[in-house]
Amino acid sequence: MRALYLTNTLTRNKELFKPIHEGRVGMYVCGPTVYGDAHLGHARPGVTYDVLFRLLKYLGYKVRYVRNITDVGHLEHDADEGEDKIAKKARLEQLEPMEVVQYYTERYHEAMRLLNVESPSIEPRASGHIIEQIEAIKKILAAGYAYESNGSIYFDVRKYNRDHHYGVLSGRTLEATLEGTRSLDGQGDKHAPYDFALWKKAEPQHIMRWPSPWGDGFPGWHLECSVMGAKYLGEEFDIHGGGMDLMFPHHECEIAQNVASRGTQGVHYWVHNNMITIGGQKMGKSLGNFITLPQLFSGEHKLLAQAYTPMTIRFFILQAHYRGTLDFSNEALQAAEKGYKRLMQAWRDLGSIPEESAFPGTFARTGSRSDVEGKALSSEVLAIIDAVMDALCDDLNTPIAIAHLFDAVKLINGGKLSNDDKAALKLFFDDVVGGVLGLKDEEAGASGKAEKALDGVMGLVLEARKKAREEKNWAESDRIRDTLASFGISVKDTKEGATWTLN
RNA sequence: GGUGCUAUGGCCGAGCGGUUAGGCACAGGUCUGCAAAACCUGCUACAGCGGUUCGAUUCCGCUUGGCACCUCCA
Repeated sequence: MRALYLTNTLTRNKELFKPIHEGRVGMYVCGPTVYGDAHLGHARPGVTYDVLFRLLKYLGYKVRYVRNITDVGHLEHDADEGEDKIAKKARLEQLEPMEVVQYYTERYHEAMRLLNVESPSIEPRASGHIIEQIEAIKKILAAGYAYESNGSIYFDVRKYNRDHHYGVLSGRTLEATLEGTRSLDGQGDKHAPYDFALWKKAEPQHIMRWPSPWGDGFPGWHLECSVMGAKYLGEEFDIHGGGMDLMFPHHECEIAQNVASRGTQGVHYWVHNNMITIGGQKMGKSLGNFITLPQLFSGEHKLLAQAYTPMTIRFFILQAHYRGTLDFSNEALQAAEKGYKRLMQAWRDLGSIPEESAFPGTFARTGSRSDVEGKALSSEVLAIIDAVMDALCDDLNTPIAIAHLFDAVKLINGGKLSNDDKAALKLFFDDVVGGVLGLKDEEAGASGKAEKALDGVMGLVLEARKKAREEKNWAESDRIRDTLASFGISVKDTKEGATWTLN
């Protein structure tokens, strides 16, 4: 099995990945809070951890990937009455909270589906794990790291920090945290400003509420991930991913809760993706500078020069390393669109290789080349395959992997590859471009009824044009081409004959 | 104020102590009835100032700028 390296936020180092159980990986990623449409920023973790999920599977691991849906809502800073985001939105739109949740969950799923993000193995909801969360609170109380105050339960950070280090992940000290904590907070029932809620008492007007030993209320927003991660992956598991903005306090609190309730930090590798920026600034709800995914796909936003396809977005994200910020601009998206199309065209051109050249299995996943023995592959092709795999296994370096894939594109377009080389690249593209990077050819041929019909019609049209060209009737030939172009079909004349694509 | 990250050619974006990243754009050429595509060629940058070194864009320090988190946020 190829060695995989991941940057572990816990140590700030690139580490060799070693799963707890040989051959198996447990991975948890913080999913969306479903009170609004997913925006471009949400696509980043969606795609990043999808690639990690796919890569792990490709390398031969059995992976259980858990990505939660936050449907209980987070405490809202400016809502003194403790109303949470989902409830507030519900009130606003005169809907039941779960109606809002249902609506946006489906919208989220649809956006992920379009981005070709695979479904996680388990997608648990916070609202379905209230009982488990209450049990966890009981344990933390029993361990003495929490206190009850006016019907709410808070985590006692100071006490915890005496026995453990609150700040292992974010690299903070309690003093630093204290200095930074805004004093204008309505501290309310908390003993200290840095304490965080495990259970929050529901005021009468609060419509999302559950019974508990401490009265009606709802769980604090850090608890769900601690609880659901442990429930489905065990008290210790391999990988926990999420956005960098969640590192503190969310993930820090998770660790504290894990240690307080079960004596272990629980997570071996913390992986954090960076933000997508717009004009150098983080794209986010609070700044109101975000573009939702449906808007990107339709082009309906004042900042968008055009619509961008889901695969353009995916390619755009993959062209940057996940730990760096990625800046949005129409120019960058347009460049990504062109690059993506060129890569797809080369992949498509590989499609017509002879069947007998097919290779067995997924040969690139192993460190050795045993699977390709007996085939005379050129050193260039072998070098590319190795370089792409090395890049992917080096902390998911997708931009480098793509750079090497473009080397392959050059070879493919050069037209000098042997059949074995082509067959190897075809399999490799299927496995890695399609399987791991999760790119799919949006123009790829006839699948539906309408497409099949169009394919047939285009065959007739191009035949007529071919005849005109043979008669050197350029006027007719160009008329056909221009007419097709006017409704979005481009025709290209190649040595093998004319091809067409939908724009 | 605290903590951390970052500064790359027209744009996006990798990387490394000494060698062409890649994509897009641009210019010239080949091919083609034309166009498109493809191919070839050109465009060679690493904020500023010091230091370490035979040699730094890459390491260290300072300066300046940018960003993130510290409050819900992917």
